[in-house]
Amino acid sequence: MITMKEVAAHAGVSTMTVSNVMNHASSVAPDLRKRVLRAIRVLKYQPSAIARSLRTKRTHTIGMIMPDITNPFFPAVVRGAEDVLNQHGYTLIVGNSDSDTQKEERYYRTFIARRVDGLFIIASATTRPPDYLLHHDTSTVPVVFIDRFYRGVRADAVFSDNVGGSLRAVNHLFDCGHRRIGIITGPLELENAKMRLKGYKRSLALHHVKIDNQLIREGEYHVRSGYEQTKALLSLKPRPTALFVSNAPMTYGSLRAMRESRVKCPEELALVSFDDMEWFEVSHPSISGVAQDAYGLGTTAAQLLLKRLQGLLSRAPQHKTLRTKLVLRESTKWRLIGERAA
Amino acid sequence: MITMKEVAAHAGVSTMTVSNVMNHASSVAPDLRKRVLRAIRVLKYQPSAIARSLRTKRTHTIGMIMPDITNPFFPAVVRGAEDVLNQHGYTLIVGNSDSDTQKEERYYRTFIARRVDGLFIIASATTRPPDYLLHHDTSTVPVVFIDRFYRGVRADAVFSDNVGGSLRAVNHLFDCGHRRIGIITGPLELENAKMRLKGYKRSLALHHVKIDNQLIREGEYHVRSGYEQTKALLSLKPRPTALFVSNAPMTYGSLRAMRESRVKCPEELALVSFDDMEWFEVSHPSISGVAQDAYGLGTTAAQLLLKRLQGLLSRAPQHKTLRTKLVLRESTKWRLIGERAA
DNA sequence: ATGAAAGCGCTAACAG
DNA sequence: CTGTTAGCGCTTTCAT
Repeated sequence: MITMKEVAAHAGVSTMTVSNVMNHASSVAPDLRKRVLRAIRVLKYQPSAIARSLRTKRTHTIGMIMPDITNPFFPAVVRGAEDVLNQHGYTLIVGNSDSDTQKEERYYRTFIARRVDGLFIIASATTRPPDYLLHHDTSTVPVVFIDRFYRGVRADAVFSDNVGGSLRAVNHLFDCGHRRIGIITGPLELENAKMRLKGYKRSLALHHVKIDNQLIREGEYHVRSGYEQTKALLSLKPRPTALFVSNAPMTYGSLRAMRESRVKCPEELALVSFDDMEWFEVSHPSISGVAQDAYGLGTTAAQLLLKRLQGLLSRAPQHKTLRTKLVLRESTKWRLIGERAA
Repeated sequence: MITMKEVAAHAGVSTMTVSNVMNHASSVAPDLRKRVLRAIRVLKYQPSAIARSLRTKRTHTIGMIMPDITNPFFPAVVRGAEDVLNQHGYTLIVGNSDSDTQKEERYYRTFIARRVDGLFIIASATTRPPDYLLHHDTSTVPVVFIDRFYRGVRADAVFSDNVGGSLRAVNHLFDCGHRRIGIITGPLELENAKMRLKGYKRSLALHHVKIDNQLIREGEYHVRSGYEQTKALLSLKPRPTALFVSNAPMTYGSLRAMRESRVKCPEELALVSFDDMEWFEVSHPSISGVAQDAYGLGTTAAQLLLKRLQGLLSRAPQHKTLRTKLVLRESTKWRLIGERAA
């Protein structure tokens, strides 16, 4: 690879002049500038961000650790963050942890080794902060959590309104006349899973319905557990008449279970999901869902981080919460008026 | 941040000894090793990959440029590549180009500046290689194309069997008794879009059906064009009785158009899609699709690149093609036997 | 406006 | 087995 020194030699100037031309820093005489630019073109010079970073101690790179790149929710977050960062000359690099704390830590170390200027860590993982995070010094490398929270770890964070979204979803099931409502939660060690359960419980309280622990099934945010927990709920007697599922992949599993058991939705079991995916619209029946603003989570997190990097924020951690939107479709349609009155 | 020098001072050794401990390179006396490890722990030393790379000229980082991170097909490719690369001590960094040649080039430059050891470039973009690729020196930074091809650019590449997959999909429509079959293609400047059209045409030829250009509609691989081109096909008289759609997002658009026009699938218009998504299974009707081995594309590409990096490959570019699988569902079910005979 | 010297944090090459 | 020296490709600092 061509180095700056070679460019300088070719143009008959010092490396500093080349550097100045490239960085539009101090002004350079027009003729020299022209010679330098020609040399760059002729030699196909590609500056080394590595050498530059070693010297400047900034990489203009931000790392993001996400739990599951194949869950379409996360790529949308990436897009949001990327769009904002790119506009400000930053590059986003993404690592996929598979919700595995080991892998997560590996990416953390890789990113720190590569001296990222900042870090996003999305959701998943456990309630207790992993060791590596406890030892992390936020003032050296700022972190923004996305839909993730640890009590005791001081860091900026962006959330979806998990409690509010779930509350409204379950309220809607009550509005449809249901009283026996099941929930498939996420892993309850996760903060967002807890919050979604909290919304469910709050709605029950609001409607003076006692909590029935049989109706609360803990899943793992994966297709299979949606399938299994739905089967379990269907084997109860009396069965629930409605179901709140805490994320989209589990909803997919739930639908398969219902189909396999020949349970009609929404007639025999109404369903509303946290998350809202494109395929909810073409599913049979189409699925009601709590839409999160995934892209917005990304942009908001990025803006927060950029401000933090520019030192525009006070030392206190910033928390932001984004609204969700309940999208109604066939899976929560009608319930016999007669029963509703009952 | 702590440097190696500080660790060395703390442990009372030279930086070389620290370096040797970290890299398990030349052996170090047990007591020194212990002291060094303690210093590393106490000081929370995090080695700088930046400085290391500057010296060694290797970053153990591979870049990937993909056209659309929100199309679930691509994340699966990422996973495949990532899994193989991680096992070999490499990190994958991903850039999302939005199928925009400008953005693509920006990522290319960023990756080269960061001195990635190799590069994956996935699909999309145009038939003519962009300038930056023509000037690229593959022997400095090897490139593996994924489902992308430029005549005249010598580089390793991995493909799905686009022609074969499409051929079998359309053959199946013939088997169901259809003879008037429409296709929504991708942008025909793209190689894979061309190949899918080629499979369609080959199937028609095989069944002695003349090509009707009205039935060939060029889309853009996005939801909207699937919607619009389906509407256009539905306005033809006589209408086609079956439709081959060249990717999943367009299939989504197509379904919406059919639903809106109250056209029953498969009774009035059968449908088979290139690609196979999870939601095809829960859609109403469920959708037949040509499943690509996205994960396999990723792993295969990664293995190819690793071999190339290790110098295990001859100079000639390697090309690999992966099989596709036709998955049959409701959207291509039955056609009146009477008509079939006709 | 331009350049010379020094150094970012690490490791290759060589000495001891 | 351990340490010294030099230098990777840039930019900061300070002369000129």
